[in-house]
Amino acid sequence: MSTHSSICEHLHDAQDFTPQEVIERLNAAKEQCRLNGSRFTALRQQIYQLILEANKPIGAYDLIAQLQSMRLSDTGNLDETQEQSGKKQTTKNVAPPTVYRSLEFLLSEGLIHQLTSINAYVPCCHPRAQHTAAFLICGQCQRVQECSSLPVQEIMGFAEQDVGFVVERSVIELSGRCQACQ
Amino acid sequence: MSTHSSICEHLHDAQDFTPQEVIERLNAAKEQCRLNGSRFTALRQQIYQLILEANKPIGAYDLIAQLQSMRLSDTGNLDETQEQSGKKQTTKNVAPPTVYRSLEFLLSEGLIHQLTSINAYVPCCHPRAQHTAAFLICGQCQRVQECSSLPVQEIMGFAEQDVGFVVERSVIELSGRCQACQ
DNA sequence: TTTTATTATGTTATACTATAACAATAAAAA
DNA sequence: TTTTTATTGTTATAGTATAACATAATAAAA
Repeated sequence: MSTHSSICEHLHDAQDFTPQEVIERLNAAKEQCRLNGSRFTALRQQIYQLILEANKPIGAYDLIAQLQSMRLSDTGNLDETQEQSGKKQTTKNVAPPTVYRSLEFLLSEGLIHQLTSINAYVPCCHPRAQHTAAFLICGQCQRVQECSSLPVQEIMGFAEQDVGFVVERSVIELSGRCQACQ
Repeated sequence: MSTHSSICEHLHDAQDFTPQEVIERLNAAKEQCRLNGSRFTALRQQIYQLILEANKPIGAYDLIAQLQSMRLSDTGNLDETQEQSGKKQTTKNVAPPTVYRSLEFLLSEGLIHQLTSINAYVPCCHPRAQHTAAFLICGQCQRVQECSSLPVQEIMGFAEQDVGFVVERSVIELSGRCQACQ
């Protein structure tokens, strides 16, 4: 057996938020931003909500598509071009920078994590603190577990103490099959 | 102090091979491929050599550019178009799949590692065994250290034993400043 | 050896991910 | 209000990677 049984409290699913929990997260994020003087704009909130509700890692271009369709269905506010040509286009397209900038903001606030190895994003399990974490990514059910405890600290400690390497950014992502999927 | 002092023997620079060492690596690779029945073709050897000689992580499109110029200077075998137009083009361009397929081969042979977080490739320090490893990537001097010892095993052990997660692929990359660059 | 099958490479096109640069807008500060 | 700052929109493009099919080279079988 392993010596890490006690740290399972630091292991969390990065999805399956209930509607109620989503609301709580959004409110907590709003409050956090208010406290540190940053602006939790409508766009940022929308994107954070999409990530919370995705229940799996979601990519930037998926977010773009979803935002797009939200804006379409929102008002039915289509321009002349559409009426004339019949094409499903509005005057307001969502371009990549729009989403990437909000992602950057959410990352800087510690509200989400980036999964570099699969180019996708998940909510942070402990938005209160900005921490390094490891991620277990199941290729079957798409679920992600976030682990911010011992094993990660050990690797960081090894780098900093044994090698004298100052870590600025860490990417620790293990892909495979979760217990439920075996 | 840390408890990992003894594992510095498992920490290696992923670069600074002397010309002699490059030759040795190439020969070892050739022998390894011969033994397991795979083909160490001229293209694969060229690409492996470029990675060995790069002395820093090298990207796929850098490899393409270098291969391109190698083929240009090789024979001076330019086609009519160039003579007529004066453009520096040959009939043989190096397209991405050419390089990506060889990279895939070298990865499968365990001869190189992919650094997912920076989209680049480095030689493997211990080509004899296919292993998971962590990488310390210095943003200043571009040097990469490969670590295949305790801390990595602990994280893997945690995933597999405590969480029941079967790891198929691992990305463990720490970016920052190496000791020499502080 | 010649034929056949397999593997590797060439080639074209395109998908996917991300950012630069500048314009317009909205919010906060003076 | 005016000025300043921060955010978002917009266009264009850079950077990374793969699909699909054609050709060539090597290995295996006849």
